[in-house]
Amino acid sequence: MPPFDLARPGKSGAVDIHPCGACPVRALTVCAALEEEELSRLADIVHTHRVEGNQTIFSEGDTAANMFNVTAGSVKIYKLLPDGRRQITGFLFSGDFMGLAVNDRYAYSAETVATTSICRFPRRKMDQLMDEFPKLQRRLFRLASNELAAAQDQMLLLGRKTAKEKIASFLVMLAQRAVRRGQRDNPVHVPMSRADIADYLGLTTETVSRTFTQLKSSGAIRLLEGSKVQITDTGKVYEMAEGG
Amino acid sequence: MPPFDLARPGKSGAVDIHPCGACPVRALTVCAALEEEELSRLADIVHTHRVEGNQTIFSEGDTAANMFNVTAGSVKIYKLLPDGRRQITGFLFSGDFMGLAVNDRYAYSAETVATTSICRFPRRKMDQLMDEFPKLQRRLFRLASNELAAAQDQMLLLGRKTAKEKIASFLVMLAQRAVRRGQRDNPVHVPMSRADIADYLGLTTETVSRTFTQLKSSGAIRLLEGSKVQITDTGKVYEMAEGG
DNA sequence: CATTTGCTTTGATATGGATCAACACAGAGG
DNA sequence: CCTCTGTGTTGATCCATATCAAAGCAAATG
Repeated sequence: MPPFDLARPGKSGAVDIHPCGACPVRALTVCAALEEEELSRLADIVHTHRVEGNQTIFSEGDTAANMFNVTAGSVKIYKLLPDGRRQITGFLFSGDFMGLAVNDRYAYSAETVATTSICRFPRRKMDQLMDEFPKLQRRLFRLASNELAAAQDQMLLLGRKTAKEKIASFLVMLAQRAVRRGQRDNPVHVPMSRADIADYLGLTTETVSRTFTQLKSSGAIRLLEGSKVQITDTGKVYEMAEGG
Repeated sequence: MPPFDLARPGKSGAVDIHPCGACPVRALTVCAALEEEELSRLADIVHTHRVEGNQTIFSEGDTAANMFNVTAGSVKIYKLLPDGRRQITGFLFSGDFMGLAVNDRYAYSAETVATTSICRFPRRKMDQLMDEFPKLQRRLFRLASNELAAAQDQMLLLGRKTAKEKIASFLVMLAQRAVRRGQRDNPVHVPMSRADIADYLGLTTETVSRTFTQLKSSGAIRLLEGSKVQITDTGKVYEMAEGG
């Protein structure tokens, strides 16, 4: 499939400039750091895009020309081994930020999960704004710190949790993030495929499927229409997530 | 074992104020961002400590009152599950920075591997300096970005690599970090125990031991005196690390 | 010097999750 | 309506790594 091309947004992604002042996820993200005047400066450099599911936003090793903010939908970021083994290192939802670079290159690839809206900021202009507005810089630092903490949780999961604990943790994570965005946490919306979940949790699709079935049989969850999972025994699921 | 108590350094760790200007690892760390005057301001708030091996520096959940810089030796940072399963999320060496916090709490525990020297900066004063010197803030942001990239590499390792690939990656990582500190990369110094390596790579001590033995038998490495590992077939080891 | 203690290595066996294989199911396209 | 295609589920078997057990070895202790 051809990658979503940000340089020619008219082709596979429609550009529609919308005012940051009315942005529904503003409070959640970098932009929360900014006053009116600063925000308008940010609005000057931003482009918003709408992208279909399973489109590449950027690839590991690309020159990191932009930073992004997800405003709706979801994105997966991942790394590959030469033989194709894949590790998804994170799922992003509205309000989440991505595009941190090392040596001006993206350290991972990013792909949409389903139809997604993103804001794009040219990195060079973003750097200028950071110099001008230390608050912005500080906000980004804090976001990076939080991501780092999340990454460490994920390492604990990957290195030391069982399949059942991994799935439970995954559901809890999705629920908690839904709450943070002001959405309902139960039933949990699980928009990604079994294959994506497997590559996020260090499992295979079969094991993911079987584990969902087990949780269902044990009465901990129920699988609903539209990629929703109802957590019927919250205590049990939360306990499992912590390795109880 | 009683934790190393930073509040009473005379007890288990000796304080010796040394001038940052003469710091041997200055170029490697946060301090590289700073001019003379700024550096002296940093020197005003720093305390240096010498800590024995296997001493706790801080624990997950503690109020994050300080930030630290390792100037010699090595430190492991880790998270625990309630039943004691442990995931080491990183090893730190001279020049490395630690103490990023979320909600003013440390997100992980830190313990020395062997005798280690660290500088301690009170967080509140560090925050003030960051406001005063944007360069410092920017430097910390860049360090956090690098750590995030390293964390993603580690997720790929934990989720998708075999035991042999994990050990090879581990040796390569140690070698590359030694080079960055200006030390020789072969033989590699491996100061940590088999148990620590296991908890870093998501394995058991037995598997770590067996895998070292295999690599030795296959002629890829040789185990030397003093926790040193000679990489005798660099090509093979690097290839293995990438999953070749 | 003998003893204890804490690693590390090695061996035997078990098992959680991978792999291989088949089928079910829903949406898309002809 | 039927076929095709992608995704998910379920079953049978396998294997990489865990677990359980014992022994080797070196540094610390008395």
